Amino acid sequence: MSSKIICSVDVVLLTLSNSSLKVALLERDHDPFRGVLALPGGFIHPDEDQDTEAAAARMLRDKAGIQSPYLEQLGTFSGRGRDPRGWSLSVSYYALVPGAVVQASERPGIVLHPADDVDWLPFDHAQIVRAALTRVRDKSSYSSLPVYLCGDTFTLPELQTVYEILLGEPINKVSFRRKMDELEILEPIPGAQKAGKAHRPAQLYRLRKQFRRKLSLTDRGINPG
Amino acid sequence: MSSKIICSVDVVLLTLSNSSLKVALLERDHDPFRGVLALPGGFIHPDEDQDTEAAAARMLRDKAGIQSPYLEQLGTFSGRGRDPRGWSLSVSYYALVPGAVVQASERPGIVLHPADDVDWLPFDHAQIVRAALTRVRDKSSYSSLPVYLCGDTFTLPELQTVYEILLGEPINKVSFRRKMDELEILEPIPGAQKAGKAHRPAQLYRLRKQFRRKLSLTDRGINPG
DNA sequence: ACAATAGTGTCTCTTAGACAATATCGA
DNA sequence: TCGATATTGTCTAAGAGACACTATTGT
Repeated sequence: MSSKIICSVDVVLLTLSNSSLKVALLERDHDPFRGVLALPGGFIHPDEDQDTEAAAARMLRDKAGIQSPYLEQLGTFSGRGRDPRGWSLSVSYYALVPGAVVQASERPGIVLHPADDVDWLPFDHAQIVRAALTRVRDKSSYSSLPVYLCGDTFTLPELQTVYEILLGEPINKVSFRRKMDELEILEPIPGAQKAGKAHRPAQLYRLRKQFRRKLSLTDRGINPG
Repeated sequence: MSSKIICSVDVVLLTLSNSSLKVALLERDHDPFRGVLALPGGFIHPDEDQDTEAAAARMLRDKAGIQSPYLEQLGTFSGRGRDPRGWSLSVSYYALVPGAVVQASERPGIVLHPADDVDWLPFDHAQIVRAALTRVRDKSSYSSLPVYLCGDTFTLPELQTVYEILLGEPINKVSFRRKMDELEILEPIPGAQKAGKAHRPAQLYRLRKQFRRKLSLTDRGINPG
C-alpha cells in the first residue's frame, strides 16, 4: 500500500557567488547520513503544507532562512534504492536566489558548493542537482530565468555576465541586448545609473512589475518568454 | 507523518485518431468517482513497482493494454483538495502512442476524447491533461517527439501532418524537411514507398535504431484489472 | 586628454519561409 | 496524356553575430 512510501521534498537552491554557480548544501541532522552535506529537504507535512510547493518553500524558509525565491518543480525521483529506509519518493524543486540574499540569510550551516563540481551526495541528490543544472541551462538560453539570480536592480552588462556564467560561454553583446529588449521583461530605472568607476556609468534596470516575485507564492508555473 | 499521503500515478495517454489529438479515458471502477471517466492511474505499489515510471508503465499495461510507449514524466500534482479522501499526490506521466496501437489494444473501456476539449475530469485530471498538452506542444516545435505518434513506418508528408495537427497550424514543407534532415533521427527504408494512389508515391521512413522504442501490445488475457 | 566600459549602427552570414520547377505514380 | 501528390531548387526575408564607432564617466 501507499502508506509504506516515504514522501519528501528536496530543493536545489542555486545562487551566484564569486562569479560562479553554487548549490546550497546543509549538514543533515538526522540519520540516515547524519552530519553529511545534502540538499535542504525533508518530509512532507500534510497537516502543514498546502501542497508540495508549499513544502518546498517551508524547507527553504526553515533550513535556509530564505523566503519567496523563484521556485519551480524539477521532477520527482523515486524508487526502492534511493533511501536505505525503504521505497521513497522525492518531489524536487529548484530555486534561484541572488547571492546577496543567501549571504544575508545568516544560517551559518549553509555551504555553497560549486554546482558543477558535485560528485557524490547522499541519496540520489547528486543526480537531482545535475537535473536542475540541465534544466536551468536549457531554459536560460531562451528565457528570462537568470534574472532571478540578480538582485532587485542590475545593469545590462551585469545581467549578461550572469547569463555567461550559467551558459559557460560568452554571448554577443548586441544580440543579448536585442533579446532582452524583445522579451520586454525589464524596465530602466529613471535616472538611476551605476557610477563610481572611471568609465561611463551603466543604466540600472529592474524586472517589470508583472514579472516580479514578491511575497506571494500563489502564482506559479509561468515562465515569461 | 508521510503515511497519511495518498500516492498515485496518472497517465495522460495521447494518440491520433481521425486526424485529431485524443486523450484516453477510462471509467473508474472504484470510489471516489466510480463510473466516471478519468485518466488511467492508480496507487503506487512499492512491492511491485521499481519506481514511479514503472508504476506508470504498469497502469498503461493493465488498464490500456499498451506496452513500452514513449513515456515521460510530466510533473507531480499534490495537495489537500484534489482527492476527497485526503492529502494526495499524483506523479503524472504522458505517453505518446500511434493510433493503430490504441485501436488494436482491444480494451473496450477506453474512450478517446478530443484532447483540447476536456472541460472537467475527476480530481485535477483536467489540469493534468492541459499541462500535458502544453508540454507536448512546446516540445514538438523543436524536437522529434511527434514521431512517436506515428507507426513504425511513415512518409514525410504523413509526419508533417502529425506535426501540423499537434501545433494547430500549417508548416512550411521545405523547412520541415530541412529540420527533419538536420535532426538525423529518420532513415529512408530502401526501396519502400507508399504507393497505390494515382500520384507519385512517397518514400517510407522509420526512426533510426538508437531512437526506436519497442512498441508492443500486452498479451491478451493478462488483465488484472 | 586618456583609459575604460556603456551603448548603438551597420554589415555579413546563417537560417526560415515562399514559390515554383521537376518527378512519378494510376487512370 | 492528365491529375494528383512527392521531392527538390532557388530566391527572398528575417534574425544572429562580428565589428567598429560613439558616449560618458573618473583620473
